[in-house]
Amino acid sequence: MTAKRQPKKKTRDKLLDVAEKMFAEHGFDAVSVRDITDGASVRLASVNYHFETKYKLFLAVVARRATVLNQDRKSALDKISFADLTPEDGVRAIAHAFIDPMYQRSTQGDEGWKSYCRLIAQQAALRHSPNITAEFFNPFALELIAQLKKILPGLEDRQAHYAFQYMIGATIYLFTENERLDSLSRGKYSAHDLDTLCDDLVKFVTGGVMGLISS
Amino acid sequence: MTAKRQPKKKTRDKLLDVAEKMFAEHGFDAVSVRDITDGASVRLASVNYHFETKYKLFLAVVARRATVLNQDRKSALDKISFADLTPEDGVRAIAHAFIDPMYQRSTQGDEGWKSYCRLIAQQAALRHSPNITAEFFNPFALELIAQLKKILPGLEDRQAHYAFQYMIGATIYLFTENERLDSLSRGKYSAHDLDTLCDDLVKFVTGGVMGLISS
DNA sequence: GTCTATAGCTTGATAGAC
DNA sequence: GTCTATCAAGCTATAGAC
Repeated sequence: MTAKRQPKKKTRDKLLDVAEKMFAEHGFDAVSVRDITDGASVRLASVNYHFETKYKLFLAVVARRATVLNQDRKSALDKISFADLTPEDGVRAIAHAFIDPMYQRSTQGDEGWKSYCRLIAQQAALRHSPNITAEFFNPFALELIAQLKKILPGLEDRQAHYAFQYMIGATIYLFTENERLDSLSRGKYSAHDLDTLCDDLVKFVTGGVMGLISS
Repeated sequence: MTAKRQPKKKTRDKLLDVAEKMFAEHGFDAVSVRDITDGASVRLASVNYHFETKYKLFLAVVARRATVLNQDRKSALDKISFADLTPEDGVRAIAHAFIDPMYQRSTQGDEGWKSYCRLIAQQAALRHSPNITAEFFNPFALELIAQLKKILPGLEDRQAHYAFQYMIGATIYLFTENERLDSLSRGKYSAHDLDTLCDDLVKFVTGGVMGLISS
């Protein structure tokens, strides 16, 4: 066996790539299996052969990059030496650990990463059904909440959980990159300027968490 | 003419009510016209008779309560006497003007309002297509941004626009009332506790906006 | 693992009687 | 304004040859 075989990766991965992009752009229900197979220039039956059902293809798309993103976040969180930081700077470091991996992958990873970030952002805002984000991302979330409580003893358990919800909301809304900011500012600013948006988002989240304990 | 005629409101309004609920719960694409007409106990053809197309029914649902919500927010914003407030309390008042109307209607209005809030929350997080929230809600948004800049001269125009995005994101995520908080806390806290969630959200948003200027 | 062909069902929308 | 009946198109999924 000389490393991996090349040929057997083609169709399956093309399906994952195209599905990722289309689901992110239009949502699960608005995309048909035909849309995906046509976009990938493969036959209709290949989806059922490789993934059994359309929904399991969707799950495979979500799972594919979830591990990587979680590792990014986990290692960013583990790198923080809280002993050297003020509480506020600790919160800032936590905000970075949550936001930066998504930002880095979205802007500097391959094009699929941008779609993926859009996809999980949209998924997180859904009420149910294919809302599988929890299983993939809860473990890291719990660590983050625990660290928040540790460096901010004045923060109640309930507020630490709430803080994380506000953080999710503010963050994922950015990564949908919808056109609201563009239309509001008549093109002066753009939802695609993730660099400055994420910079200020860290400030916003940090100030927000600190604002929870001051009163 | 003795006031309004009663009988002619029935089918059309039943359709609006059921569509509102179903669209909010499952999204536009996951709900069929048949689902709606069955739920409303009316005939399939009535949707096309009253609204022409499924999509125009959706638009009618969104439009129905948009005016009321906007008036709530506008009058809340106009009531603030900024001269008497510190900058931070001014920001807090603005956050209240944005959040409270949705909160009040969602928790104290008729049941349709809860669905409506869920619906526009989900819509706001979509990338495009039926993302018509902008036309309905941009006018108020621009007023809010203008007031932010007025009471915080240190806040750049760009940051005022960004602040509003963070505010939207954090807020609408709450109003989807998805089960993430429930699963994270193993049922200890719930996404349906909008009262405490919105209380702390105002603190978070206020602190977040102040955090943008301090650095 | 790929491809054709198709089954079986659901979709949005309409025509036309009442 | 309501109702029945139906159309044409789209859908997911599968059977079976290669």
